Amino acid sequence: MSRSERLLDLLQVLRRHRRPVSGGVLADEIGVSIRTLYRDIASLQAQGAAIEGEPGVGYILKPGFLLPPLMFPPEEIEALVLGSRWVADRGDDPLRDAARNALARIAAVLPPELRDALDASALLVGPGVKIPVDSVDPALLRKAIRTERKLSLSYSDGAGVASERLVWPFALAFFDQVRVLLGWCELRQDFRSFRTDRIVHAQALDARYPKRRQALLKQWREIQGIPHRDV
Amino acid sequence: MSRSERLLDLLQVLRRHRRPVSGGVLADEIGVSIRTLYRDIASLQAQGAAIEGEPGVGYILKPGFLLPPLMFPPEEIEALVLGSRWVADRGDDPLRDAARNALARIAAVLPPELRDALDASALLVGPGVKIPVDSVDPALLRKAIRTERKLSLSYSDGAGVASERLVWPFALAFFDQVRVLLGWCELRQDFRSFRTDRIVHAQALDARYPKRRQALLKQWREIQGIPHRDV
DNA sequence: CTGATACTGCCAAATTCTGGCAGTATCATA
DNA sequence: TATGATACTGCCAGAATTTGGCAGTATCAG
Repeated sequence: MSRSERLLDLLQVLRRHRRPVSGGVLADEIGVSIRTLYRDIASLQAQGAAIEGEPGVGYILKPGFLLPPLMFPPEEIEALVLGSRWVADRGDDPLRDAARNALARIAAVLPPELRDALDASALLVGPGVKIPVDSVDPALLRKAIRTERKLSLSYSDGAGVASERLVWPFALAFFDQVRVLLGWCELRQDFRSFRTDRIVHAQALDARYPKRRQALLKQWREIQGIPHRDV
Repeated sequence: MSRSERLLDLLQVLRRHRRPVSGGVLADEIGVSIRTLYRDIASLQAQGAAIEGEPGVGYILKPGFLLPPLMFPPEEIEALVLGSRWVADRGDDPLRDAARNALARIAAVLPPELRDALDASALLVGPGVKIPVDSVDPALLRKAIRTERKLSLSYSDGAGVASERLVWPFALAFFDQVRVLLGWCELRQDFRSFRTDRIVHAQALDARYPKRRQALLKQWREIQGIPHRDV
């Protein structure tokens, strides 16, 4: 790969990592020695890229670099369409619409041949197993998460025991067969997960919960031993 | 001026000119010989730039090379992130990278508060069942589909019976547990599906197959009784 | 203090780049 | 249909750049 291609590549790699990355990692990713990587970073900076390097930390690309990203390569279009198809197939109605609308927005800015690639994308999603219909509106759950509002839940656990709880919802996890709401349970004073098909009733309260959902998610991940990923 | 800087320059010069410019003029503007200019144009094209050159006319940069700013409602951001996370979790390495890169590109042209929404998206994808590792490179299959090239397959069916076939691949379907290549089988003169984990070996031929993959997919759908959907 | 990391200068080998030339292909137009 | 303008390609040899390794310094977090 020529140097000029590599520089654009490097920019894209930097865009992908939202947190600082060490030079060694970057060098590995683009297949070049650390010495050359330093030179490449310097080149990009000389051309105006807002790349910040801190000793002991790594590099991070600050937004607002003069050159917007290049257009999507066909594989990326395929990946976007495949993901949206999965959402459209497995998600509830509002989510399905959101996926379709998002694709339409992207299509609107694509040059014609890429728009064709989007329409003609050949990666299909097979139908999943029938997911039990939730009695609760999933959009309500998502909104509560997004706005960091407390939820009042009527929940029926695996053994059929009903309970009423106040939870701080911070994430919704999609599995092949079930969906699980993750939250901090005021009753138990601990993290709890709730299968959405076992939620009998949910009501979003006006009261916000006192922590950031990002912080809750991070803490939950640490307890579960799940490392952070950028995507 | 180094070559890599020059290429970005050339891009700007092309963006400035709204009407076709001859190679000679471009070469003058960036201070390089005509021979080198041709090479530079070729480099940019190789990196995806939509530069059109017509003999007797000149070069013109078609719109759609760079990604313009984008806006999405929060639910659509969530849908895109969720879909990309699914692809990143269930796809092979190149597909995973493509999904991440696509999101990174989108993030780069989002206004800051939406970029935060993207990072903070609370819809997670639970890990899927372990998919058997394919002995064939999935990227090769996708490329054959994209370029409508014939594939030479060594396939071992459910009963363990091996066969060699020439197929016209037109789609790749993702199920929860398996992936299936859809194609027209020259041997059987009929549509056939091939589980990717049973493909022993695949080789993409130079020969294109004589139909459009869109048409094959449509025909296949009709036979299967699957209605067409936009996403 | 220590470890991790950013960064610089130097050098010789490897690689790429460059301009020029000769030739072909294609388009617009006279 | 003939002509001029232009896009493109292959080849070549000299020029220029790039590369990786090494040695060394600086800075930051814990």
